[in-house]
Amino acid sequence: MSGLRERQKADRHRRIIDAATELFREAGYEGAKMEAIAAQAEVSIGTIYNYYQNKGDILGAIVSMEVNEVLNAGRGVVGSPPANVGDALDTLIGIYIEHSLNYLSKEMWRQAMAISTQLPDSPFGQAYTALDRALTEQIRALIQRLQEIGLVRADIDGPAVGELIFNNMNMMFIEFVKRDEAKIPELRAAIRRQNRILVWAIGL
Amino acid sequence: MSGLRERQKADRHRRIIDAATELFREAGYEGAKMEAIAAQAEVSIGTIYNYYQNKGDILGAIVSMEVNEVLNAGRGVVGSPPANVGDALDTLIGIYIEHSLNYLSKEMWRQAMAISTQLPDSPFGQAYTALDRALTEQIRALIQRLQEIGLVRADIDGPAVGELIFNNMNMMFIEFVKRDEAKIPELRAAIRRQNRILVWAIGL
DNA sequence: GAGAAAAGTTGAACCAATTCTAAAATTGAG
DNA sequence: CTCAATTTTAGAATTGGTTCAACTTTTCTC
Repeated sequence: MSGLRERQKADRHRRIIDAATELFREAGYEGAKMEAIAAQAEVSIGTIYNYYQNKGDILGAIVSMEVNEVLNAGRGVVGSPPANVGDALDTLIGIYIEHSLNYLSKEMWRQAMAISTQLPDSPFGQAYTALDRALTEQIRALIQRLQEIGLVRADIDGPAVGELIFNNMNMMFIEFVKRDEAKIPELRAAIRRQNRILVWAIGL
Repeated sequence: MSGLRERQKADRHRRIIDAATELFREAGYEGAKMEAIAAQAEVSIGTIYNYYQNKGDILGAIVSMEVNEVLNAGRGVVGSPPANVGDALDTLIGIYIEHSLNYLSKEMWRQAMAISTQLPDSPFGQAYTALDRALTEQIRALIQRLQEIGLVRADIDGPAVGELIFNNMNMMFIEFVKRDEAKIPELRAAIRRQNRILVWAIGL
């Protein structure tokens, strides 16, 4: 293993992702022509299609990195959550939202979301659904943790509440990336307001 | 007014929409080539672009009809809602969901949603956002009505709860159209389960 | 280390949406 | 009725993502 070919392969993967990331941010997803990505990555167009099924999958690879980082950051909160329900939720959601524009511009998010609904069975479509599910699971895990600690009533339907919170947050995030002028603090405040009723209902 | 030209214009609009609706359902959005739509509508490609900015806007016109019908149907429920909170919500949401596949196949919904996130500033993108807002308003109106009747506590944040319920339903609907094998009864049951906690929290 | 097989690369050709252009049809004014 | 303005039409040209058949490079075998 790890012969020349392996190394070249890994190197080309990296070059393509790097080139695409830069061009997507500079020129936007549509503005970044495959030809330009190929040129920047010093690779032919055909080669890109050997590594990714289509343009969307390149974006998909970038999105996956971003979301996995977010999931990782979230683990800390689930492990030792703030000592009241509202803050715990707000902290986890805050991590998701604050990290979200690290690598991806709003325009890239829009494209990624669009592709994932347009082609739910493509590699990226499936990966995106899996990432959504992972985020939902993390919120559910937080709620379960809060139940164990005794901050959340044991008799509520934790999984359903977790979905409810994730779905609402996700939809709010979609609206957020659709409007370039929307700001993160307003988004967080709106979600906090929506969650308030739930926090009140499930807290002890 | 209403000269030959006016009538021809209206007629062409209708022919284009009819042709597109049929072909979108038969061949899918991507499968329906502009050439085929033009031929079926007995119109040239150039003419279609004279009436709609792009292929997505044709789909947009169809979606608008569907959602407006749904909004209309919803008015009845808001006007005289069932006599308990859970049923009231379930009835309104049921109307939305049951009507949703009247004209539009799941594939058409996927495309419509994708386009609306991809191009939020296009005519269709803005129209779609407005439709979402109208649906949110209708749910809020229902909650307000229930507050007036005395079925929902007067001291809860009605608008926030309305958004929460709409956003969750919408996200569930998005997941529903992404999976061809997903069934309406399961969707409704899942949403009912998620709403249960809210119904319990806001009811008297 | 030579030759064959396997794996990967290349870019020209293809396809469908969109744009553009010039000709034809329709209308309203005089 | 006739002419100028406006709209519609047809279809050729453009564009950019994707495919594919021929070529290279790497690896394996002896």
